[in-house]
Amino acid sequence: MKAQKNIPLRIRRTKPVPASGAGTAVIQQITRAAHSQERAQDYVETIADLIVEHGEARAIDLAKAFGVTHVTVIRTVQRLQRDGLVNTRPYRSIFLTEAGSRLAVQAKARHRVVLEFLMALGVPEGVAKVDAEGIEHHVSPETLEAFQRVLSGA
Amino acid sequence: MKAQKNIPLRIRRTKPVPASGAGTAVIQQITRAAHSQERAQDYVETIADLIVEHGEARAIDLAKAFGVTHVTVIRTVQRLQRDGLVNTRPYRSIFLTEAGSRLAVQAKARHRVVLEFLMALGVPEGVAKVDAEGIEHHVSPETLEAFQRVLSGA
DNA sequence: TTTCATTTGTAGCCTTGACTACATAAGGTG
DNA sequence: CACCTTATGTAGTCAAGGCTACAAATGAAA
Ligand SMILES: [Mn+2]
Ligand SMILES: [Mn+2]
Ligand SMILES: [Mn+2]
Ligand SMILES: [Mn+2]
Repeated sequence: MKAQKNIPLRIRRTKPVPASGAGTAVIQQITRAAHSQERAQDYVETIADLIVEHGEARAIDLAKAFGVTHVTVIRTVQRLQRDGLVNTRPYRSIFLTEAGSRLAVQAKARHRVVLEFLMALGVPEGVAKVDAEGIEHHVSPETLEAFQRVLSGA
Repeated sequence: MKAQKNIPLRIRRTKPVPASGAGTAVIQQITRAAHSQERAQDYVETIADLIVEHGEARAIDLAKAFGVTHVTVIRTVQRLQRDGLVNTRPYRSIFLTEAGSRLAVQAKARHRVVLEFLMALGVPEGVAKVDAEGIEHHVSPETLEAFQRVLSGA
């Protein structure tokens, strides 16, 4: 309250915002786009894991893996199906499409590199797992390559 | 289609899912929690920058910085105010609260370390800026320290 | 002082991704 | 086969975070 006592009204600037601001919007937009694909990547990756481990991926297993209700899983899977990443029919288990498989392979490989990179830096495994789960989706090919360089000791 | 011709029905497992799945839910939940704070961090950081650069932070500047409409900014700022991070009154500019200032300082410092770390690894600046914008929110104190170790050449 | 471009605000809509409560299908067990 | 637990599906709600369209306030310039 008291901090706003004598605050002047906004000052109109005719001139455009200085150069510093140029391009920041694009960065933010790219980041938002990356965000919108996180769930898809995590889901196809987990579905692939479940198929390897149990021979099939069921909604309830995904719910347990993500810590959400089965309803959330079912609705998310419907979106993935709409987007051509999985196939599923009522009361059947969930299968990856070709596109879904490719995405899963890529996501899994990248995730592994990020995790191993963090652990190579000395980050404790538990913490590294948490950080990698979020970081993975924002690692560009260039950054991934840099991480791999470090891992291969080059 | 043809891939699902002879697909067996789901197999019921009485036994709980193997150990591999234990704990993954918690990791995902922590990551979701981190996500829910990204906007707040980016906003207070940008608001602090605008105040330094222009003496004030206006909704329209935030809209330009983030590449969204002013309506989105106004509604987001309302949430930030509800959460005690900013103060603003109708037609006035936006101010950080004490809590907002502290968060801005922390977020900015972490963001800077992440960006410099990526560039130290040889990632081109433009790419590093994009990656850092997303990665910063998923960097734990332990990982941040590891990044700083690398930067200080230790 | 009046005007008018700029800025801010409001109303209403949408998608994503979360939830609870309840309904129905599947399929193992007795 | 019938039963009953488990899994899946449906209905309805909510908040965050986007948007467009329109309305009102601000303040610089005429
Ligand atoms: Mn992953
Ligand atoms: Mn992830
Ligand atoms: Mn930031
Ligand atoms: Mn950011």
